[in-house]
Formats: sequence, C-alpha cells, structure tokens
Amino acid sequence: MPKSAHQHRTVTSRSRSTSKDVAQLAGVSTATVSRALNSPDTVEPETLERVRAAAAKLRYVPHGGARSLRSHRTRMIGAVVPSVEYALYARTTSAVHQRVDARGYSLVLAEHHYDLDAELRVASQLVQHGVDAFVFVGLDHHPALFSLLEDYGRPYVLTWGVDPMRRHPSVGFDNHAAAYQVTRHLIELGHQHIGLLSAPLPGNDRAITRGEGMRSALADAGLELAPHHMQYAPIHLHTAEQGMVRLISQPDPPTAVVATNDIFAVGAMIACRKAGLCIPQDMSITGIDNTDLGATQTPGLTSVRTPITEIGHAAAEHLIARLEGKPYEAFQSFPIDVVYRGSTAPPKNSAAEKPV
Amino acid sequence: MPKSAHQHRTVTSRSRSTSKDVAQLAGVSTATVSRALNSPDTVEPETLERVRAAAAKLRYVPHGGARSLRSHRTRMIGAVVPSVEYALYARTTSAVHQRVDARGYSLVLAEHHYDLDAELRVASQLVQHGVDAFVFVGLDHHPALFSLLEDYGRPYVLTWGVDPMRRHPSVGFDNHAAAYQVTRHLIELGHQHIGLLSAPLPGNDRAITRGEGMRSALADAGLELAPHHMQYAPIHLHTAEQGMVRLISQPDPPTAVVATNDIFAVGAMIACRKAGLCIPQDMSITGIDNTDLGATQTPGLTSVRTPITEIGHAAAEHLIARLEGKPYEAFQSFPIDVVYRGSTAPPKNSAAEKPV
DNA sequence: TGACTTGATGTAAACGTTTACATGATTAGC
DNA sequence: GCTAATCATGTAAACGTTTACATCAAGTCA
Repeated sequence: MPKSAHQHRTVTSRSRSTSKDVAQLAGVSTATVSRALNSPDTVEPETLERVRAAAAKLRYVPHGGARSLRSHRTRMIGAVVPSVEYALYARTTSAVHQRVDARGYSLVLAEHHYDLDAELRVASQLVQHGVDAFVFVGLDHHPALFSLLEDYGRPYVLTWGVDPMRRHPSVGFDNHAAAYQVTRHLIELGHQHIGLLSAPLPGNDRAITRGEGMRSALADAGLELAPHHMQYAPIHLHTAEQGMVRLISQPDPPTAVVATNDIFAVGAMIACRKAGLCIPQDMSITGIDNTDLGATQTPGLTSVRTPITEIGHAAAEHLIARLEGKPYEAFQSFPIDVVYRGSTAPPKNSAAEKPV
Repeated sequence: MPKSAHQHRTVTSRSRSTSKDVAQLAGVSTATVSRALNSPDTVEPETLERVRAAAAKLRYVPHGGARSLRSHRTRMIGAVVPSVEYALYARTTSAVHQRVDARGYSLVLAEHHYDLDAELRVASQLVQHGVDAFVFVGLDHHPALFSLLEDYGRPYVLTWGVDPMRRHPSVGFDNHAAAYQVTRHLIELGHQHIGLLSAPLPGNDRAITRGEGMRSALADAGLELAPHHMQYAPIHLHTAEQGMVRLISQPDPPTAVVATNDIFAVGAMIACRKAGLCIPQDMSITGIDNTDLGATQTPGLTSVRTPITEIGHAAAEHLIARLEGKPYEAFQSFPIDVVYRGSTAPPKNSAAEKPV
C-alpha cells in the first residue's frame, strides 16, 4: 500500500462551541452555565433546563484544559505499571478503570518496563498533563518520584505490597507469605532440593520479597537455597523456559521449583515437557498469582491466589476518596491462599531420603 | 483496619513554579521561556542555557491545561478498547503505548466492555480532556461517535479490521480469512460436522466477520453450520466451557469446533477434559489469535497468528504522523497464518464416513 | 412596613501558557 | 556610510473556564 496524502483531516483544532455560545443561546451568563453544569442544585430548575437544552443542542463539550487551568483539577487518574502485557497488571488496570470510570474520572496509563528512571519520567509527564492522583506498582521507587508528587501535591497509592514502614499509602498483600506458603507446601511434601525461578531483582521489590519468603521457609526447615539452584530471567515464557533448562541440566537438579510468578512456572513446565520430565512425578512446580495460564495447564499449576482485582478496586477507591476529601484507608492488606492443583507431589525418592 | 483521617495530603493543588518564575530567574520574558522550551533553535544558545538552568533549578513543569488552552494540543492519545483484561487488547495497548511514549505522547485508556453507547460516552469524555487522537477497536461504532470526532477534528484509526468501504482509516487483518482458514483446515482433515463457539455478536464486528468466514468455508465445501451447533457466550473461560458443554451434550455433537478466539478454544478444551473426551481424537478444536494461553495447552492449540503488536505499532504511528502533518498510510492490512499444533486431527470415524 | 436575610444571577478577574506583532540591535548590500 | 534585511527578544492579547464578589429581587420577621 503506497504512502498517501488524502482526504482525512490532519489538524486537531476546529470550531467547537464554548460556554459563551451556550450562555448566549440560553440567555444567561457563562457563570450560570458553569453553575448549571457543575452544581445543578444552585440554579433555578427552569434556568437549568434552558442551559441543558442549549448545551445539548450545541453539542457543547467543556474544554478540559481551560477547566483545569482554573480549577486545578482534571478528573484524570494515572496508573503507572511495569507493563500492561502481563495479565496481572492488565487485570488490575482494568479493575482501576472500572471504578474510576464509574465515578466520572478518566484513566491515563503509563508503562515503565521495570526501569525506575523511566517511571519517574512518565510520572512527571503525567503531572504535566494535570493528572490528579496516581497508582503505582510496588514499594520501591526513584526517590525523586516521591518529592515530585509531594511538590505538586498529588495523592498516590502504592500497590502489590503494603509498606512495612507505613510511610506510603499502599494496598496489597503479603508477598513474603505467598512465597513462604508454597515453599512450605513443597517442604511438607518431602522436597529437600528446591530451586528458584525469579524475575530480575532490580526495580522489582515483589520479586525480592517473594525470594526472601522462599528462603525463610527453607531456613525454617533447616534447608538452604543452593546458589546454582536459582535462576533469574526476564518475564517471558521462553526466557523462563531457558532458565528452567539451565536448572535441570545441572548434575544435581532440584526436585521442585518455586517460580515467583505463573509465567515462570508455565515456562518451567514447558521445559520439563520438552526434556521428558513428568510433572509432578519428576518435578514439582509452583507459581504465584493463580492466573488462567497456570490454572489451565495439564496438570494444573499449584499457585497462590493473589488479590488482583481487589487491589485495583481498592486503589481507585482510595484515591477518589482522598481527592474528594472523604475518609479512606491508608493501608490495606488482602488475604491470599494457596490453590492446590496437580503440579506438586512428593519427590520420587522421598521414601528413601526421608524414611520417617 | 479502621477508617482514618491522617497526615497524607488530601488536596491536589500546591505552589508550583510557573514560566513566569523561570523567566524571572533567567532574566528573560515568559515568551522566551516558552520558545526556549518548545523551539530551542530559535533562541540564542547562551539564553537557552540560562532558561534551562532556571527551569531545572525550579523543577519547572509546564501546566498542560494552560498549554492546551492556548495551543489546542495536549500530546495525549486515547486508546478505547473493549477490555484490557483480554490479553489481545492488553498487548495491542502496550504496543501503542510503546510507540506513543517514544514520541513524547501520553496514553489515555478507556474500556467499554462491548457497549457502543459506553464507548461513545468515554470517547466524549476523552475529547473533553483534550485527547488529540484516538485508537478504536473494530469497525462498527455508534454513528454519533464519528460525528463527534469530526466535529472536534480529532483524527482516529480503527483497528483489528480493515474497513472494506474505505471510509475510515484502519489497520488490521482479514478476520474473515482467519476463520476461513482454520475451518478449511478442519474440513480438509475430513470433518463434516463442525461447531462454532463465538462471542456475542452485538457490538463485536470481529466476531461477526469471523463467524461469516467460517460459514463461507463450510459453504465452499458444500457443508452447513447446523443452528444447534453454534454457541454464543461472553468472553470468559468458564462461560466458554459451559457453551462447549451444551455442544457436546447434544445427541449429535460436532466432531470439531471452531472457536472465534483462543479463550473460547481453551474453555472448550477444559470442557472436553472434564467430559473425558480426548483432544484431538474425539474432538478437534481451533482458536484464533495464537495466544500463550492456547499455545501452552496440552495438546497445543491450533490457532491463527494475528498481528497483535503490529496493529498497535501501526496505529500509533499512523496517528502521530497525522498529528504532525507527515505522510501516513490510511489503510494497512497485515498477514495472518495458521499455526498448527496438536489440537486438530481427522475425525474418529472419518474413514467410515468419507471413504473417498 | 422597613430592615434584614436568602437565593439566583451577572460581572469581571484570574488561571499559565503560546504567539502575532512590535522593538531594537546587528549584519548585509550597495 | 546609509538603507534594508535579519534576528533575538519583549509586549500583550487570547485561549475557555471557574469563582469571589456585587447586584437585585423576593421572602422573613419584628
């Protein structure tokens, strides 16, 4: 198809009706138009009707820029996530949108791909656009991010974790416990050699905390995570698969693997299938987040249900309450629970190793 | 956790430095500040440096509202999708964001959940916020949507399909062919009784066109889609599963099923597993979109690779080119191809039924 | 009935930019 | 060496709202 200049319009601006036009048509002043549209109860019913009719007739759409210039509010809320490609963040974002939209706000979305500098950059861009309040993912951020938000008086809430120092409003769950519980489950099945498949740690406090949770569970059982039994990989099926290949091609591979999220776990499953390892007989695998991707595998992936949509709803409500001066909860932690499916079993030689 | 009023700030506005402050500190006029920041080559290098230093020192962030009021541009692009919960739209949106962000634009996101009235409502909200240009999903929209965009001079591009009438700029692929090809594949395997699992048609032209593609393939082979062999369900794993249960619990179930997307296909797989039907021996299943969800099933789902990220990139580039007055392609169609995996095979009794 | 409150509406300033135009300095052209 | 062209910068108006304040009419209360 050739490059073409053609009839579709290229410019943005065009004659649009203003509140002045509406005022004129309704026979009132622009002040009354503004009042009629923003606080209908302060204007006479009959006038209100005239203004509404005029606005409708002229297809009047208020100019958000002018409005925000004067009122310092835009009714836009920003969601800044690592990447909306990951089902989790897509679902949380959708949940945020749902609540925000219901209250008449719009959602501005930005991704940073686990780069905290990029996060600062996009956030400052959103501040510039006048976004009223922010949702961020995770607890660790560029220090300048917080001072920016503070300087410009923008409320924000952190998600997918709860700030243990209680410095920043946050809504999430216990990432440490999530990893602890699945690891514990594997230990109880008799596994002694457990591997870890994790996202790269920089810029990702969830991965860090989940790794710590796993180590805690091991430590509490007197076990250790061997350095060569941990693999870090970017969050993609095929990189996870490669990581798992490295794990199982070692002389002493683990008998079970804790993946810090379902994508890694499924990547690991794929690696096992290709290597001819049976799950769970030859290898137990657990995930975290309980996504459809894991749940629909054969066998189904044992995973931890995390409050994906609850987080989105709570974050949106938190911010809107703050923006509107209503009471709100600054810290919210949702429960998690392990969903047991077929991807875990005692290790093959468990009877031999742990005779009880 | 109790409701609490506490120390985090509730208000949005606060002292922010303006271009006036920067002007004063740099010893120039606000006009020069504006020029220095927006068209650096029109201002003396030495002055430019002073302005930049002043802006940095004051942590100056321009006021987008004021800017848009004067210039009629916001550098915001709107993406209006059915739901970002669906992996496809999440990935397209991510692709749009990537390109848009690279060019210094921000992304505003809105969902309409297949309700064209809701779509009109959110779009008009975005117009109000000053969004410069729009990406929509699909070809069918509320007629008032187009006049709104026309009235306010907002460029837009439709995606996930190419307008056959060439009335609206669009970037996508041939949905009809996608369904045609998988159906054709099943027919070639010897299937004569093929079912359809589809999303509800209202507000979803992709589903309509895919359904038509399937029927065309059947017709071309002298076959028909029996009315009781089609099932419509909302786009969720469990509703798809229920639809499949209805299909296979009929006295004469089909031997193969075309699902109009991978979610339906996987839902169908789950139903078969639960019913004890082997895939592909007892039931062949095909999807469309070639998502990870389908690809990682056992057996892997035969599906059609659709240009998910290509669409996002192309849509973003189309709009930015138009906004910046550069040449652009008004209509783009990307190729698709069938990815054959293990979910399809000849019907069990194909030899008996079709002795050649 | 007159002073006083209440309530709806109008008047006009302000929000922070961008940009057409004016200004003055410098350089070029002859 | 004088006029003209060029260039960097300043001046001031304009963008479309919201809102403090003023105004005016209509009730309220003694």
